Amino acid sequence: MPTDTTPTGAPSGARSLEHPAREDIRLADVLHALADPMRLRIVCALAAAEGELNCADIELPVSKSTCTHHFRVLREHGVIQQIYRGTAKMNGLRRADLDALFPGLVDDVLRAADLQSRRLADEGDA
Amino acid sequence: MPTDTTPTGAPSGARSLEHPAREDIRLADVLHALADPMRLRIVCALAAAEGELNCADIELPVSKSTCTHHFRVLREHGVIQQIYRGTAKMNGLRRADLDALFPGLVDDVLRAADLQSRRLADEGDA
DNA sequence: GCGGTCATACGATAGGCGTCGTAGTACGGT
DNA sequence: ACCGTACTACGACGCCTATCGTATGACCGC
Repeated sequence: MPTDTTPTGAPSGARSLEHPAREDIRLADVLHALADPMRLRIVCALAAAEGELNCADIELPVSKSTCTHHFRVLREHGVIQQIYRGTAKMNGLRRADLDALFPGLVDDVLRAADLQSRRLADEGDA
Repeated sequence: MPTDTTPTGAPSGARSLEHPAREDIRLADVLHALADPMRLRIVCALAAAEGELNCADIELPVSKSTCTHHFRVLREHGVIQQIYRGTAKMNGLRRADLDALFPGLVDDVLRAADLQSRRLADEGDA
C-alpha cells in the first residue's frame, strides 16, 4: 500500500539470505535437516549437480510453498547456501564447511541414500 | 483386578520387543532417530560401551518416561536392539545391520559428534 | 508370598513441523 | 511502463513428538 517501494532505507536490490557461520552448524541440526525425504532428495540432486541449481530445477511432489520451506530449513541449518541470481535463486551444497566439520558424513549419507534407493527399486522390480 | 496374572494366554515370561528387520530400516528414519540430542547421546554412550548397557546406566537430564520413549524410538527405527535380562533391559547398537545398509555412516556420525563436543568444550573453556 | 526395583503404559500438554493456499514482492523482458 | 515469472511471507490445519507424572506390570531376593 505505501506508494514508495523502498521503506525505511532497506536496500531493495540487496536480497541477501542469512546463513549460519561454519562454527555455528550443529550436527543434530544437519541430521534433522537430512532426515526428511524431501530434503534428502534435494540434497542428493544438489550433490549430483555439483554446481548451482535453480529452486525450480528440482522436481518435488509438493507445492511451491513447501518447497521454499524445505530449502529454507536446509539453508538455516547450514546444509546449503543460496544466492539470488536475477529472479532465480541458486542453491548449492556447503560441502567444504560440512566436510570440515563432519568429515565423511555427507559423502556417506549420499552414498547411503543412493544404495537405499537402488535397493528399494530392486525390490519393486523383482 | 483379575486373580490370575496370565490373561488370555499371553506369555507372561516372554517379554519380547519388536525390532524392524534389517531390510526395513530406512535412512530417513535412522537420521531422524539420530537427529535428537538426547538420542545422539544415548547412541554415543552405547557405542563407547561397545557392549550391552542397562537403560539406567546412561544418565540423561530427562525423566524416566522420556528416557524410555527415546529408547523405543531408537529401537523402532532400527538403531538399537533391546533385550530383557531379568528386570533390566540391555541395549546395544545394531552396528552390523547399520554398517551393512549404510557403510561408514554410523562411524562418521559418532566421530562427528565427538569432534563437535570437543569443539564446543574448547569454546567454552577458552 | 512380599516388597523393592526397573522399566512400561497411558494420558496430558505444549511446541514443532510438513503441508497447503493466497497474497505479495523482486527482477527481467517486451 | 507493463506483464509474466520466480520466489517469499503469512496464516491455517493436522500430525507428530518431546516432555512429564502417575499408575501398572515384570522380575529378583528375602
